[in-house]
Amino acid sequence: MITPRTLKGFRDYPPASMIPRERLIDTARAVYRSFGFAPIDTPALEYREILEGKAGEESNKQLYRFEDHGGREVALRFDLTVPLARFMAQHAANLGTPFKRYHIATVWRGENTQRGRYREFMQCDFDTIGTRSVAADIETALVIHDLMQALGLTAFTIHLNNRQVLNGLLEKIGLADCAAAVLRALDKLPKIGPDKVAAEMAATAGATPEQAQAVLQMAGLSGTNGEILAQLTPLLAGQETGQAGITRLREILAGLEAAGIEERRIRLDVSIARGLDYYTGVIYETFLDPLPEIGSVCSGGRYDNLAGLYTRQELPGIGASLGLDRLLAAMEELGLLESHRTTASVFIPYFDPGRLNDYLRLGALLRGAGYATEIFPEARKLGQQLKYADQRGFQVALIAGSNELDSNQCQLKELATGNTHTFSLTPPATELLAAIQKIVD
RNA sequence: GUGGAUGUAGCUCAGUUGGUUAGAGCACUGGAUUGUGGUUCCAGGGGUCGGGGGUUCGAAUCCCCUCAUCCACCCCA
Repeated sequence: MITPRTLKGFRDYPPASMIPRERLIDTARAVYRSFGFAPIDTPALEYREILEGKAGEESNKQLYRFEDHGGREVALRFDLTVPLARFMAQHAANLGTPFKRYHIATVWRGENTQRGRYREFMQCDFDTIGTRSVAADIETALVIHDLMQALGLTAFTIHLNNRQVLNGLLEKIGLADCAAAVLRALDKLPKIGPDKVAAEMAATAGATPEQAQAVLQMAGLSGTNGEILAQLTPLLAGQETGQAGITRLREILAGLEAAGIEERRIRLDVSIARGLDYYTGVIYETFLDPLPEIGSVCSGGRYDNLAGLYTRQELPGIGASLGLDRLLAAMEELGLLESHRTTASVFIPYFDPGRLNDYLRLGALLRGAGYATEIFPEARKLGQQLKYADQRGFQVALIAGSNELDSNQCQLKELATGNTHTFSLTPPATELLAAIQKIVD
């Protein structure tokens, strides 16, 4: 016998985990579409050179690579952004810009596992390609906001920052050359504290204590969004990039306010940097107020040149990605996941062996009226079947044996309470459907 | 990839300095109740002690290797 097992970092999803997972994906899809984003998909497997071009050393180590049967060097995609870049380089001419797409798909990374970190996981990206407009920056935050609300999350904060502001400061104090190392250190601020961040900046970027102090001072700005903007202006006096960044942030905050977003949902946070090198403008990270320690559940930002490796055409854009698995873990911890093990709400026990066709007719009637209905597959004792229905979280059972069917009736039982009433099955069975509607809502 | 911890029934865990046939609770299946679930009672199924090798008269227990999970680093979703 072969031992049944799954690879490290790869998982099975039984119904209890797949049902909430699909619900989350459905919600994301609906929100993306409500802003006019259109779906795309790309192959899981790409030519290795396509994926290796952008990624940088760390990502390349995590790439699943192999040679296919035709001797081609291939690799599994490790995110959805690089495939998007390749996709745009190939199709931008036909698609036209601006182009708004969403992409919900599985990606693979051969890195070490940890809670909420797997080797196969799903990303839910949305991006707006081909525009530098502040409108796209604002809309990205609106999508994140609506997504959180649609998921039933009531306490979240979208942190935003602008790489231009960070870069402006680094240029001003002479650290522009090692921006990536400085920002990587800065990203750890909430985790390891200012002293260690300064130490790391000195070690990896060669920052002097004065330089490190200047970065930390700016990152530590606090107050309302308006107050932080006001403090930023003198710090970047005479620094063109930085001033442009401040102006952009001001426009975004004004736009979000105009769109009706509550101020407490948006926090200007000069300390967030995001590790990824390709961000050049506004950056977003979304935290759940009761669970800040799990990190950002939806992050993204603006980039100047998405597909520079694959085409001469300059494609600026902005996008963000929902951390599906992280968010699921958080929602479970917050008790926001209903643990349904069924996708139907009406259960029809099959307990009179000679009446299968009646049950099939009944099922068709209910499905036709819009109620997902399951008929038990074999004629067993009624008690057993009700137990099955109860355990799986059905809301109502529609019970009918010869006694009822002979007089064209059925019993409707609300499983949570045990309340049972008898209804006529004579079409259009309005009273029965109304009673179901009342329970299922 | 580096460092540390853990691995006994589907789940949570007991298991004495190595010593008969490895236990409990919950879950599961059946019955009490052959047309009405969640409670109760009774009975039952289910374990190569993660896997492989070694030490020993004897290993769940000690040693080595391996696989997996968790934590930290790294990086990130």
